[in-house]
Amino acid sequence: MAKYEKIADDLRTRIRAGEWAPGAKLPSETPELTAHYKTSLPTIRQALSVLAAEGVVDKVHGRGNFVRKPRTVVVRTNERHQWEKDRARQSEQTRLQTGATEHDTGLTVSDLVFRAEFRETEAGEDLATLFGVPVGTALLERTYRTRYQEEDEPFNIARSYLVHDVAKGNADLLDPSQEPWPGGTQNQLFTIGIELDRIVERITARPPTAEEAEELGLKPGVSVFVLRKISYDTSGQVVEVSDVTLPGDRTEMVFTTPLNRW
Amino acid sequence: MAKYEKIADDLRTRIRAGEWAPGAKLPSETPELTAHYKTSLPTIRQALSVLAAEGVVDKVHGRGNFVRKPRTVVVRTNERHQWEKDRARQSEQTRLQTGATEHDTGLTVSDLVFRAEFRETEAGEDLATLFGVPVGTALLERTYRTRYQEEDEPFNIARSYLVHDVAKGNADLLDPSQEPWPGGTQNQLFTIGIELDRIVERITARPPTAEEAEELGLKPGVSVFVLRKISYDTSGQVVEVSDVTLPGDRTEMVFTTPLNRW
DNA sequence: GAGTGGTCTAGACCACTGT
DNA sequence: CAGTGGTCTAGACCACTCC
Repeated sequence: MAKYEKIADDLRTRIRAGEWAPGAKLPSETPELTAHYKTSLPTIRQALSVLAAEGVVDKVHGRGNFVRKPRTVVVRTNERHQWEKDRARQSEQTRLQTGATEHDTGLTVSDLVFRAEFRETEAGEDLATLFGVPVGTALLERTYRTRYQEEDEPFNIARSYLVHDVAKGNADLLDPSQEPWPGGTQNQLFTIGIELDRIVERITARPPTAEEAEELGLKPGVSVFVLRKISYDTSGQVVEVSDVTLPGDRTEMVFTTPLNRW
Repeated sequence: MAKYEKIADDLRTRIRAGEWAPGAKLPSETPELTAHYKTSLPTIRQALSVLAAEGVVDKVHGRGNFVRKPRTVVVRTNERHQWEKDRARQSEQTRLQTGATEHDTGLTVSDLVFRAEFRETEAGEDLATLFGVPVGTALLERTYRTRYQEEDEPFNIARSYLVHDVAKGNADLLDPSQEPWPGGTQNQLFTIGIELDRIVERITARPPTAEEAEELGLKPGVSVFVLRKISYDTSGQVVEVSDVTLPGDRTEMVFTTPLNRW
């Protein structure tokens, strides 16, 4: 076993044993750790980079290395979909009160900041197949970023696609200044006569790309969930496709599967 | 921007542009890349380590650096639960044919190898609360590893917990040599008079711990799904808790949420 | 044995943070 | 300004893969 691995193992063990509390500063790379482990600086740094990649340690330039604190997580359930459907036909007053994200997180609307960007695009192979339309069909692409009021970086990025010809059934749907829309996508679809039958979510997990790390403000040692949500109407037609990126260190997803009785 | 970041960006762009196909070998660190970017070896290696952490590049000792190929993924659906419930009361002959993993993956039983380890343990705070039993209650802990016949490392590790007093209602349930059990856990519960009402899965994503990377044979730049599956019987009681670790680069999870009609 | 990546050293200099 | 981490160099030697 390499020296840097031994050092990483030793530090990991000591951290787990509670020698340093979460948030506490580790000894400095130079001169403390190099002296303690009787080795050169690059070797110490290599050991620490292993722990940073595991999410055990936060490296902070100019301040030191710290034991990473667990992040407060945002729970995202699949019950939000039925909940949103039930609200879709309610009065605007009711719909205004809470959105699906607030429903999941228990936060109030004022804690969160949304930003929406709309543009028209053409269906590629992938989306054309899903929607069952020819490649090149006009789509409405809507990008949403949600963040906490007191933070700089969004904690989720969602890109939603609708067939443009369908969406234009209600001119307000093409207008980003109408966002955030009270009642969410299911109410929007309701205004153009669409009822959802089911929602399918496909989830993968991987390290963020350079762009995602940048945009979500992710440190090394954080994974992302990549979620594709596909909404089907009551005729089995795909009516909305949404790609959502969520930081793994602050998201917990909960799926409840009810079973038929014997 | 640091020199190694520029090099990483440049290589990432060239890889995305298809300059090297998936699986192709990149130029050697020395002397090719050091000469091309007119820099020292450690700087080149730092750039490559960034790409390895993103999962873009595979570093292979003694052979070279390669463009990482997408892994063939194993799909895991939540429909497996209803499927397994429907089978739980079928004849052994029927149950023998296929298990839930084969149902999801489309593989046959003979492609997969299972290993089961059983032991008795005591409920900690966490599990005691879930099961609604006192801390220290005897639990049956069952660890399962599933792997492809032709591979060395398992692609999933599952640790299942049952209350020992409940499980001993059928002595066969305490015997690891009965595994793999035709019809899975839901049939096992059926033999002791338990019917499931719903299954709740809580999912997080993060980089693997050192132990997980070791046990699942994960390369740097792979995330894991950590899934806690909680099974409730028809009286609302928790009857099984299962913690599953799945490699993010070869697992896709699919959850279908049916919605009630208006 | 040739080619290639992995580890490690010793030290210089830069950049960021807080007093 | 002192303390601390970030980048980079030049080179030595080891370990793995494949012919």
